[in-house]
Amino acid sequence: MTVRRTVPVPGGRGYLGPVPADTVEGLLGLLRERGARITPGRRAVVEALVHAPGHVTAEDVVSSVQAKHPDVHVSTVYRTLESLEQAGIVAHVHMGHGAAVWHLAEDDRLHLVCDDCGDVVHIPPRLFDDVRDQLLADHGFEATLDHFAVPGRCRRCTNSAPA
Amino acid sequence: MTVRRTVPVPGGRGYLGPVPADTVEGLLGLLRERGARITPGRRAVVEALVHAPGHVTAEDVVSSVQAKHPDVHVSTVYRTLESLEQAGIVAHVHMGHGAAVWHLAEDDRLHLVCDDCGDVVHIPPRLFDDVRDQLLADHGFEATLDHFAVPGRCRRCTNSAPA
DNA sequence: CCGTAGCTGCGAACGGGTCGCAGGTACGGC
DNA sequence: GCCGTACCTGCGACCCGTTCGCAGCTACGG
Repeated sequence: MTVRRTVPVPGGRGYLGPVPADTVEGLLGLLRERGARITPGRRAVVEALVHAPGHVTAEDVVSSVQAKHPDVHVSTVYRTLESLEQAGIVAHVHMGHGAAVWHLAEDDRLHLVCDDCGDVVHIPPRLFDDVRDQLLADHGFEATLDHFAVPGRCRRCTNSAPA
Repeated sequence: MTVRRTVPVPGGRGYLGPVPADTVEGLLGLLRERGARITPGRRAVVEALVHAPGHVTAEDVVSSVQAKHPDVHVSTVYRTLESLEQAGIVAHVHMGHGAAVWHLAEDDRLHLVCDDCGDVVHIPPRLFDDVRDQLLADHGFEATLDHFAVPGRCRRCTNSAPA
């Protein structure tokens, strides 16, 4: 029986271990440390994410993976993303009514999405620190404010067609 | 007929006319003012929402409507909710990965949803006013902060199983 | 009381994701 | 090295919440 090494990942989301955490091998190392097996499919998914231009949907990952490994199945990609998320390596954000987007966990920022033009603006998460503190103080609630994008109207759309 | 307490929302998002905006007839009046027709199905949907205990999913509305009007179809309920939303009478909030929940537009508050126990805490929207102002000032972005619930961990769950 | 635009029921289809299963394979143990 | 097995995979069916196209019905201004 394999002894499953339940090595706790130190830190949390932003953990940068001794291995470079932004290379395919580094990230796979983190996964391996958690007792997971490294398969060609998983490697391909991690490669796709590392080389992706920012956020990608699961479908983007699928097609990017299948470009080189046509027999990696959709469900494998979903399952791999889930494992990677549990390991704190990637995270997903809901941008609105459509599909979620995935990004490397270290890539920590909030998203403003324009309802009109769909444009995405990145902002530093610390803009919401006061609110988070207040929610904690007033309601004992540990808020996760980066899991949903903030919808609204960007400057350009507001100017071009004032409400 | 249950009469909900009217909190007059001056300058708020929803247009509140001279008609009492919290009764079935009042709300239907608002809809009629926008050129829409009042049908038994629509009346039933509005009734369901007025009598609903807070937020309800579209499915809740469907079954509550069908209890009295069994031949009102799901798609009619969805279409009615859409019309009501366009008229500023109701609004929907995404609580997480599941179905959206609907509420009367005047019923304006933010939602904290515990990832562990699913509990919902209501907070006044003005808690986010500073952030909204800052987003507008710094990025020209008019944020809509009440369209997604804020996920996180409630006090009870944090205490009973500290991270 | 009539004409018609706007609603409706219906059922099929959608997008995004999940699941159960049987077979394949990475990797610790020896 | 090779073996055993727990973990991972391909596959396809399925799920949920929601949307759509269509033909027929009906609210309501005239």
